[in-house]
Amino acid sequence: METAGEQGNYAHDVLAVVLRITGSVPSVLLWQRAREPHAGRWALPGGRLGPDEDVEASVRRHLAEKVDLAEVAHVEQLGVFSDPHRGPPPRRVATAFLGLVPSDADPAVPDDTAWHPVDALPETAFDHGAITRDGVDRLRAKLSYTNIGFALAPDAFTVSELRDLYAAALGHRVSATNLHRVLTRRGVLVPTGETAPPGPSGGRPAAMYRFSEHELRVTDPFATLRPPGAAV
Amino acid sequence: METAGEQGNYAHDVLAVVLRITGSVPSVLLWQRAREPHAGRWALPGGRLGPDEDVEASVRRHLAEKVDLAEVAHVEQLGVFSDPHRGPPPRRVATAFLGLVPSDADPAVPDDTAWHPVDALPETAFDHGAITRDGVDRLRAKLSYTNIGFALAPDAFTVSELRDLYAAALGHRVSATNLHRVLTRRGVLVPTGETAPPGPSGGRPAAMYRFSEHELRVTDPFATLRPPGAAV
DNA sequence: CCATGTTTTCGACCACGAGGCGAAAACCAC
DNA sequence: GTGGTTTTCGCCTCGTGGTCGAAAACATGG
Repeated sequence: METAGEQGNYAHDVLAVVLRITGSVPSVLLWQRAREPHAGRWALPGGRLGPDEDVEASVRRHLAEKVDLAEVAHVEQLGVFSDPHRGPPPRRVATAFLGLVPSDADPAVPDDTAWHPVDALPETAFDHGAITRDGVDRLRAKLSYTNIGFALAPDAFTVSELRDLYAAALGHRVSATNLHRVLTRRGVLVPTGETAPPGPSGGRPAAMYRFSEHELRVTDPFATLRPPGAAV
Repeated sequence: METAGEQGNYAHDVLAVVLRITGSVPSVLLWQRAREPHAGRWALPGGRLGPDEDVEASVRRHLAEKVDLAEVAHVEQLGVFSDPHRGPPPRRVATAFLGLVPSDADPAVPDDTAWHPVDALPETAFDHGAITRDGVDRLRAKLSYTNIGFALAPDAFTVSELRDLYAAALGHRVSATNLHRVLTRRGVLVPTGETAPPGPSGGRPAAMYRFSEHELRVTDPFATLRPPGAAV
């Protein structure tokens, strides 16, 4: 009853919600299907899980066919989508990932592939629209209590630029004062010493910053109910 | 290249890390394998994903073979485990879930199944030890910023009893004063009006409480970087 | 019945993180 | 220099949570 290639085996796909913010607009990377099913609709990058890779390696491999992997600054698992009717037969199970590309990167993409603002998605294939919304929600939540902004921002940036990135991703205005204070107090933001020249209308030159780490880190004190005597 | 039953299809399993706290000790539900591979080792409940169910329905179905599903107060997805060498061939991909059973429930279990303290796991099958640790970590994290305690506690309880549950799950002492204030201020704890009789050595009778909701809810203000003018 | 011990509950205090606001700093253009 | 612009920083307030100790409400023993 455990022989391969029999009832109870399913194709396993990996999918990536790759997000990027340009000009205060968050966009997702989609490609347009040429063949049925759902020809003409837009789908998330991804593909079949291979025999010698885990799902994360697989999603990176498939992603490399659409964008330069070096431009994807962060990848994390979103979850499994397994509704038996999420697509036409034969049944497919998919593991979805979230990928983030810094705003200054502009990777070349194939002809069938393009960035689409997440607030104005085209007609999407299968359940890829819902998966995209899950990815956006995940990003929004993690901006608050992790340093995940490193994956959206250029290597060096001003507080105002970072404020615009956060505001676009969160969907509401963000105070530069507060953002600067919160992130520096957490130690995730460090000044480079450089300053950016002011715009054409003048203004004080902005100090440049960079993220102290480029690995995801959770802000500890988001955990309330700490052990006694914990030095916060 | 998309024909069924071919290279690229894998058996998909669902697994459940079912946790329960009794006598200040968190335990996980495991069953002892009778057959190879890994005969004699202890495994998480679960089984094959069926053709007409999604992974959550599947894990509930398989769980029903080990415990009374009515006793499982909460189920959520943990993630996908897909290392090609996580078990002997043929390859299997698994979606893991976290399940929680209230401390006053004592569901009947089959002969091959038993609760094991998570701090003293027996020899586990495949990667089930690591998955169990992931489940425990998830519970610990969510205790802080959600009302997930509803799934660990009896329907009505005193603050001291709840304190002991939290302390056991978190692995450190918890102040009853603080726990009471935090949870009531969040509105997740409401008094029933009843009081529990004091113990044999006397003491003020404790007020009984219950969780206001039995659905998972995230505590809003754990999200820092709020929108401007947000009434917290 | 009163003194003592035990457990729960509640208020007071403090520290800290974060939002709001306005002043000061540092630039441009005229 | 003067006015306009943008950034930065200090100060204030508020809410949350940790700590502590007193008060409440019971039991037991003399």
